[in-house]
Amino acid sequence: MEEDGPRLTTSLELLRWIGWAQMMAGQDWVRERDLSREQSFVLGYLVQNPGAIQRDIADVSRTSAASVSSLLQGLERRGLIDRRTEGGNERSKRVYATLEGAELIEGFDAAMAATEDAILAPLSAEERETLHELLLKVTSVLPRPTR
Amino acid sequence: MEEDGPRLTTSLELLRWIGWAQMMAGQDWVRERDLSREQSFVLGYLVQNPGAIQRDIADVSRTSAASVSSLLQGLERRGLIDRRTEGGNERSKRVYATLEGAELIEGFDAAMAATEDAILAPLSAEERETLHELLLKVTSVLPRPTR
DNA sequence: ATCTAATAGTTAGATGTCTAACTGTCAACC
DNA sequence: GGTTGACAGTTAGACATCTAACTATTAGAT
Repeated sequence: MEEDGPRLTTSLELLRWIGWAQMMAGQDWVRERDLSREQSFVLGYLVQNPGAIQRDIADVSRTSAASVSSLLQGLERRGLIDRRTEGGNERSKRVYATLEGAELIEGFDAAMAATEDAILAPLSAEERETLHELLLKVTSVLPRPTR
Repeated sequence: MEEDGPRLTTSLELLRWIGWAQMMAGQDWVRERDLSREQSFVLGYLVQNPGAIQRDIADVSRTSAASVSSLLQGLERRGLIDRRTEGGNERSKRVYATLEGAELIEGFDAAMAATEDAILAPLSAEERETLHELLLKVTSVLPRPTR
């Protein structure tokens, strides 16, 4: 049931394939809400980390403070976030998702879970278990995602 | 070695995690070449599919003909692609990556393969084989990526 | 206390991407 | 062969993002 020659499709490609399917599904989801990928990432991060300062947001989104500033202006204009200085520190701004912002992004994780459940549909329970263990091994040495 | 309760980290999340790591690695790579994600996708597609018309490019990139038009203008200005009408059809334009464009995107697949090899490092040969079979099952029912 | 360097954030201008409205070309049908 | 509708692509204008240069605040050194 196996071959010795080079594979026609490597695991690497299959992983990218799955990632691609997830990415495309996510893209549809955020576009329906008039959010860019970056905006939805930041909004989700703010729900998980209320009161984060812009510097941190820039770090976890792997971008610059200037880009975060512009991005937050867009979200603030739509009333999806609040910014205020707190605790006597005048140069840091604490950023919060508003109720409206939190509700807008709310279904994101659920939508992704549904997508991924559909993706795993061809596997039996035992196979899913095996896959899970292998993935755990792989991710154990991977830098953690920031949300 | 197993639990019955809900998982702390689902396979779904692990898959997304791996996809995230790949995406971030790709992001670094394209940014070093002053390409956007969309541009690098299209440029890579053109290397694989020389002479594609803009309508097809729009379809596979899941965007509009207008966006493709703008995007190609940017690539053309940098001399990374050529556009010309061929075969007596005046309304379709055949698009080709130039030598320079092909060279710019050339290392992309290799860079991704290197990243993903690093990702799979924690697995033994047998484990990789098992993972590969499971991933094949999963992807067998997934819409194929367009490059 | 004052100077300096690091830090947090903003603004200006360039480029990229998107939507809506447009031009030009082809094909089908009478 | 002329009209109509579908099709391929572009343009204009709005918004998002990025880089570089900037302002303002804080912390540390002396």
